[in-house]
Amino acid sequence: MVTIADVARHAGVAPSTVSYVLTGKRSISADTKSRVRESIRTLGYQPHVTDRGTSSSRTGVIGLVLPLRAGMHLPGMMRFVTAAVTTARRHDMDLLLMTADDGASGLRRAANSAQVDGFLVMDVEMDDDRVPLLRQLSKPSVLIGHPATARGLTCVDLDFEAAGAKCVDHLADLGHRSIGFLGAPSAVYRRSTGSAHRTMNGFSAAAMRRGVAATALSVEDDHDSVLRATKALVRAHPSMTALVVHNEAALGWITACLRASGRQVPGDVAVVAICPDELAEQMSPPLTSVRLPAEELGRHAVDLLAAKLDGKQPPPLMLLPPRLSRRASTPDPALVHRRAAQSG
Amino acid sequence: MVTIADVARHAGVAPSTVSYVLTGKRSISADTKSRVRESIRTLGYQPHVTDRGTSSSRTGVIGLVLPLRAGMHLPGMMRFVTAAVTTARRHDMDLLLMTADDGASGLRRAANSAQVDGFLVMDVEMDDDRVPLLRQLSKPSVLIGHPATARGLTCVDLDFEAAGAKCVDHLADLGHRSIGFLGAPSAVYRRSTGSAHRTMNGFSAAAMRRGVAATALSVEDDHDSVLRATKALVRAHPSMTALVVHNEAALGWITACLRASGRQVPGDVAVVAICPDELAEQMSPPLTSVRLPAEELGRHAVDLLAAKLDGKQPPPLMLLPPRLSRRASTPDPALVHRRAAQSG
DNA sequence: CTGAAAGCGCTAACAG
DNA sequence: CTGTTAGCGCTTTCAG
Repeated sequence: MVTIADVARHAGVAPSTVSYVLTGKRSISADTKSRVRESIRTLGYQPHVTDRGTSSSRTGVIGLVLPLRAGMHLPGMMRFVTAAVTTARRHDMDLLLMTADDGASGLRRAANSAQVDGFLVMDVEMDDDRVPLLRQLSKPSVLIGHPATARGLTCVDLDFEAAGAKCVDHLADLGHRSIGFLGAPSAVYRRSTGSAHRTMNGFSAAAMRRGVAATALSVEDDHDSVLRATKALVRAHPSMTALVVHNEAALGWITACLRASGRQVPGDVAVVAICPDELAEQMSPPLTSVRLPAEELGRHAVDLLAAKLDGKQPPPLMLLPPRLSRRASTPDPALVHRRAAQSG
Repeated sequence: MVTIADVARHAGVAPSTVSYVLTGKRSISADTKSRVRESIRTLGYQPHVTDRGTSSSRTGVIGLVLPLRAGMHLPGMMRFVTAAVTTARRHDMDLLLMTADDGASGLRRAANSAQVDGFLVMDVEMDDDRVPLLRQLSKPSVLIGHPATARGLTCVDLDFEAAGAKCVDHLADLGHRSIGFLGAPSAVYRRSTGSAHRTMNGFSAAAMRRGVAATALSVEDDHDSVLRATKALVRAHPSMTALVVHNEAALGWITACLRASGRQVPGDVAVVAICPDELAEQMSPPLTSVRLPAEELGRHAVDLLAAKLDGKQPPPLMLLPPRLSRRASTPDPALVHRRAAQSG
């Protein structure tokens, strides 16, 4: 193993000089600098990152705290992760995986053991028990998702309120006057999951603003519940012509269940989903959707953390604007009328 | 920050003693041991992992080299990754992510910088250019997938030959005498991807052994190619009653394309896929499949690496036996005949 | 602008 | 069984 001392000897300078060339923490004459660089190259020196004089200095490693709960959207997570590693490498950093079920103790372990310079915490909820700890920790962190109060933290998230609103606006623009909302299982709302609550709030507020009738229902993750929910919705609101779905499990069944309730998609009922793009594309008919921007979140999260590590103070909350991709499930009104005329 | 020296002082022993209590590398009297433990607890000591006396000693970190190529099966990778982190934690280790596009240089960087104790290398191919490097590296590694020659390495992989054979056996047992095989795009075979070649070899050998007619075709990743392939297959082998598909992209289209070629699934043609379970379940009809065991691979890979780090010498190649899950696409012959009779 | 030297927290001989 | 001591590779004072 070639050490900094070997380089120093080879270049005819002191070890500390080599160190300074590496870190750039003090000015070195162009001459010595190039001589040292040369020696580094010819000897094939690689800094022994693990041991940087211990006390000060960074490790170049970011802890990525993954949620391992069941029912996570695996492809979405993987997208986030790969975007995060790629971005981290651009900042000359690496990612250390940590499971969320290590929970608070795992965070503390990693923080104190000086393994990492900071944390990326995925899937943060409204009143996440890791949040108080993160505030105390001396290491900076960036949360994906945001708790009830983001004070003193840095968070990135999709703007779920705007997402809910965007769905309504899209549908209202198409002329729909009565819109339903199928949300997550009630347990998710009880857990006070940020994305679920915020989306529904955004949906309701936008419905008020646009003066359209709105009915929201929480729905469980099984086929029967979805069927019951759609039937109830159709019975209670016969005039309902559009549905916003924020429940990935329900997506696969929704078209069939609506049909079983006497409604065709998109002929009788237009559907907008809030879900990963690929999921929306797989449905038949493909669903208009507001996408969950995994890659952007990963990129921004790492960039924000890197900024913090450089002593900058990014804003506490970065909300990504929702983007809606229009697909077959929300056709133009003219088209719908023609179809309706054809079929009835 | 509370150091080992603080603990030593508090417990009235030498720093080294504390160190030995921690590592268990020499026997300590029960008395001192408990006294030290007590001090550790009350002072809230956490080992400063980053700096373990530099020279010897492990970092407790495993490098996980991910392939970031397009077209990877994201949910499967995520399954592998989560199984790997979980298992790693059981060995008191963490996982450091590395992208494969860092390639050989990335491996070298991580190895020399002493960031990691060893590597997990995903998605290894027959003649992978990282393999020679891995042999040279002083750090141990475990490969997922296996190169042409596994000498001097440790590999875990699904036994793809057995998988191909298992498909044939299942179909032959059901009475099928003429079986087709739809493989990966030809580019994949040219790249000499292990799983593709081995599966096909297993398929062909088993077909010989069972005395059934077999025809294999490579097929590109688009709808048109799949359609052309099925049509060609049906025309050339009108008596073909079963199909093995080892191509994830093709799966979604296969049923429709067979129908377009005048064959119903499973009435006229039974189908077995080699793919992640969840994919097979999503198809309609759900496909009988040999699963890609992401979790098992993750678990075994980490266990093997941990064993190597403990100085053990695991066998160079661990092949997981294929498991076939039967679904609607390979019904009993009796049922098929009844259906065939019904429909024509 | 550069060198010498003193640690950093921990481990591993070396001595009892 | 335990304490003393000498490093590990690198950073960072402190002196030029």
